[in-house]
Amino acid sequence: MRVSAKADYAVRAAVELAAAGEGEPVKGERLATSQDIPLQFLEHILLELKHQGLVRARRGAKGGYWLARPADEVTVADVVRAVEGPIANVQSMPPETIEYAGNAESLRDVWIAVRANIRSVLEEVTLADLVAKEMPSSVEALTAEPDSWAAR
Amino acid sequence: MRVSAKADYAVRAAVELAAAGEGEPVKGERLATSQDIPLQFLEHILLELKHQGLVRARRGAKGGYWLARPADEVTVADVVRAVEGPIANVQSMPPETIEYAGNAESLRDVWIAVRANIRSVLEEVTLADLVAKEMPSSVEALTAEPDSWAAR
DNA sequence: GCACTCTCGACCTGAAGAGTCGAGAAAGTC
DNA sequence: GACTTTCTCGACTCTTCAGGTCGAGAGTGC
Repeated sequence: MRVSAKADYAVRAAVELAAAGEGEPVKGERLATSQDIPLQFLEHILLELKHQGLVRARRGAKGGYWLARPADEVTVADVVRAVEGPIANVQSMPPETIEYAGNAESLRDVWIAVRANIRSVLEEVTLADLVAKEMPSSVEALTAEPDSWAAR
Repeated sequence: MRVSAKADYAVRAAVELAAAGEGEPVKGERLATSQDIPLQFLEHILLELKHQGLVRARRGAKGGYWLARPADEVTVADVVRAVEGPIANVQSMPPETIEYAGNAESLRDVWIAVRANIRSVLEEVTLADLVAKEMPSSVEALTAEPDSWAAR
């Protein structure tokens, strides 16, 4: 139930690329400094994003990275999945494949519901939303609840 | 974004205790075999649950474990928190304490929304619900969606 | 006293998370 | 064509943690 540094970095870098828009490619170093991410580590992450087809890159002078798709067609879920694989696992297995014995049978439904609820946020929010700082209304409704901000 | 073996085991053991009801204490070994959990590992988990006040225990013949509270007053969230600590962290920090720079500012709201949505499931379902195999309607609605079952 | 069962610290092993390093390959510039 | 810039990518480190095992001890009931 935790978001890794890698996933966090990946989304932040992707948002930065989204903000840069269509113009010139953005250099790795600029991404690293503007989001305060270790450069070498970030390069690995960007490479993964490239391999997953989310990002494109060019080397050399005038080189850099840019988004492969328009920012409003890339969701946070896409970015997280690109670097972390499936978004919600139990014991490294997708919840729908797990068989529980006897009394615990319904536990699977709980994990399924949790996963569905995580998806409903991450698959709704796009990089464009983040740049614009305007969340979809379903997400906005959640952050508007004061209770959501309480540590627990 | 993954549930550890420990958390999974803890919930399953707790459900088993809930199913056993008020009568005699349940032995560790019986919990281990009925839910197929390594006994020694399970004992550590039960100890943690005891330290968190969720479970009580007695040693010796006729010894065993039982729930400290009625099964309908213990939620899955309670059990998970007892063994894993806070339920949704980013880079090991609670999301509300994170400061993002510039373009990524709104990312915090996304993590907050995700956490709220996870809670809304785990804090609703009680051990009694699991034993009865009847989920609260809000959770039932989620598992009823075929899309929730799709691997992704 | 004895069998039973929880208590709990010590230990182990492998994998994963979070980086770092350094050589190389493509792209542009002069 | 040399040179610089910037991505590419495998190899390596270092620490932590997940997941589990062992064994001695301490409380309980008979």
